[in-house]
Amino acid sequence: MVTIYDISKKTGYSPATVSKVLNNYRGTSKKANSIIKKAVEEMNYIPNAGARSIMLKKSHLIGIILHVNSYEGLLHPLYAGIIQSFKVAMENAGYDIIFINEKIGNKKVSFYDHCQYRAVDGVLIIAGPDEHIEYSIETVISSNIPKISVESIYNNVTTVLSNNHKGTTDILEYLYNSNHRNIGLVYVNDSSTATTIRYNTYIDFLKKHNMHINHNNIVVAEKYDHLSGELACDKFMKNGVENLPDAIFCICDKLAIGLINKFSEYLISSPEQISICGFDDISSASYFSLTTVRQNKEQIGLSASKELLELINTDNYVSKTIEINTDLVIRNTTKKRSL
Amino acid sequence: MVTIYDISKKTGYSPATVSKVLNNYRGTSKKANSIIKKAVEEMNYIPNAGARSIMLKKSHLIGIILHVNSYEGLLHPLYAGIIQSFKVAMENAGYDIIFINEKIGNKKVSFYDHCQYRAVDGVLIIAGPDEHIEYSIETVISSNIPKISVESIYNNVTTVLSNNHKGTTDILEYLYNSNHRNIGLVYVNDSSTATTIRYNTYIDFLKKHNMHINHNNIVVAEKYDHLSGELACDKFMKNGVENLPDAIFCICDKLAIGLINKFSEYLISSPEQISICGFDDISSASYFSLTTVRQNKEQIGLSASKELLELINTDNYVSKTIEINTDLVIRNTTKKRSL
DNA sequence: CTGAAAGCGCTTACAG
DNA sequence: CTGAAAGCGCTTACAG
Repeated sequence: MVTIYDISKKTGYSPATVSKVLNNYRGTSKKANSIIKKAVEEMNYIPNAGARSIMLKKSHLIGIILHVNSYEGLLHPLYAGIIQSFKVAMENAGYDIIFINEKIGNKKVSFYDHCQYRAVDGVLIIAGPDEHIEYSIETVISSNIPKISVESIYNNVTTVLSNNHKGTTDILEYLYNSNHRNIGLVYVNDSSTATTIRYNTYIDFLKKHNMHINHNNIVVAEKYDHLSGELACDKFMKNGVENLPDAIFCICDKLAIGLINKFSEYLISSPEQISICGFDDISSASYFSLTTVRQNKEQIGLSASKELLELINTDNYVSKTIEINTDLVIRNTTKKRSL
Repeated sequence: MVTIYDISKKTGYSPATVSKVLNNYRGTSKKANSIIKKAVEEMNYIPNAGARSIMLKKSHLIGIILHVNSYEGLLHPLYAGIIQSFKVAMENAGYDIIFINEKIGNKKVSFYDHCQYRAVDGVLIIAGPDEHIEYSIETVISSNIPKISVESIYNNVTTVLSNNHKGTTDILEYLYNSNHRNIGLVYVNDSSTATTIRYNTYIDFLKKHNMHINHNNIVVAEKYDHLSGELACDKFMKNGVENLPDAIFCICDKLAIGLINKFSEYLISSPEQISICGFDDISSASYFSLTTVRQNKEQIGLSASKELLELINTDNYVSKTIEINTDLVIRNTTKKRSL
């Protein structure tokens, strides 16, 4: 390993001067500059991040807490997209991404402790609907580590998430304007911010348009997955084919796709007999030609990175909630009905 | 920040003794042990990874090089799965995952330099078909950093990948046994290991069974995506409906799904008129009921982590190529034909 | 403009 | 069993 001392020895300049040149400080001669830089090049000197981190009290490390026990981690289509764009943006700003977990060596610790251990300059928190209330997350939330949350809202922490209210209103309005008057819902009964807003928006929308809130048409799914969508279908079918709604809004695309697939087994096809739509616009949605609401993953990640950088670099940052606009994506699982 | 000196001051023991207790070295009294551990608990002392890394010449950091310019990074359905299982396994072994990129601060460097900078103990290389030959990757390959590759084969580097030959043979044999005698192919013409093997296996299979190699039925797709699958369909259609093969094997699921979708626009449905199958078993594949070959992502990630740990921890590790078995997944886009 | 010295938080021979 | 001292690779007042 080539160190600053090797450069010092080779050039005859002191480690202090070498350090100054490496960091482009002023107060070094042109001669020293060129000699040292040449030696750095020749010997392929690379600084040691650990040593630098100790002195500078700055690691150039950004932690990601991906706390989604019940889910597929990086396979989560939304979170993966958010992380990807967040990662690229932070790397462009000169930071490296490290995953924060609950271990140091083989000792179980809190997320906060792990952040301390790695001396991260900031952290992105992605916690699932059930995990976001956990103690280990709380240790980070209540700490003074610069932090941004995505999807889940915490006090005094900037959160970036989709504008769920507008997104839901948009698609319900589209259904309404396509002359659907009996709109069902498939949702998951958890405490997640997104789902709660979407659910409330649905209820409010029906009330606002004087539509009957038919609890047979509001189905609770177990999870945010394909299978739960299929099971939701069975629940609708129990009410009898003649009592099916003319449209069903699903809280996420996977539920919608499961629902459509299962309905087709009953020879009920979408959009002919029933309009079905989702939320998210995962990649499969386009293959299915699913009408849905696109969450702008790239935008969310980008915004989160922007806020985190600002939080790190400014003194009087005020936390806020940032809602990213969604896009209504009309495809072929919904259609206009005659009144 | 609580340091070892704070513990020293509080307990009256020297930093050296504190360090020994923290690291569970023998040669410390029971009394010192309990007093120091109590203080550590009370003051919530957390070691500093950077400082430790300098002394120990061990960072407990594993780098991931995800070099897939042309692709979606973490949104890649295969790579995301591999990374996820690799990550979990490495974390269980006490390592943290950091992404390696080509920047230090705002200076462009090679992947190797970045590995040096972060002093990673090992690295996982995931390079796309075109990127795997790049200089920046080469700097890592030819270095003495412990490294494992996934999917792409390099000299003297352990590579973990699916048994593409067997996987391809399995599905072609299944098609053959289902009485298909005119089997087409959609592939991508790049230098990737996986694609090359699948292509060669296809050609060999046809020869072995004395099937005519009809170049009209071998279609080159632009990319590994849905759109390219749709375009491939158009190429088949140019030969005339009467000249369509009775089955088409696609080199990946996305191509297969695009193909099926486009065929259905021509009112040619799968499996009725034509059997279509893919490779990978991405999550959408099950929604589509696509017949395919499952790549065991979890297994690949797990195996890669096991090898990397062994490489790090043993002196005479010999690099090898590890092929992970695939599973034939028969669903409903293929069917048995009468001869 | 340059460098000796002290220090960041840690570990490791070594002496006692 | 314990601790003073040196050292890891780096940076930062400070003196000249």
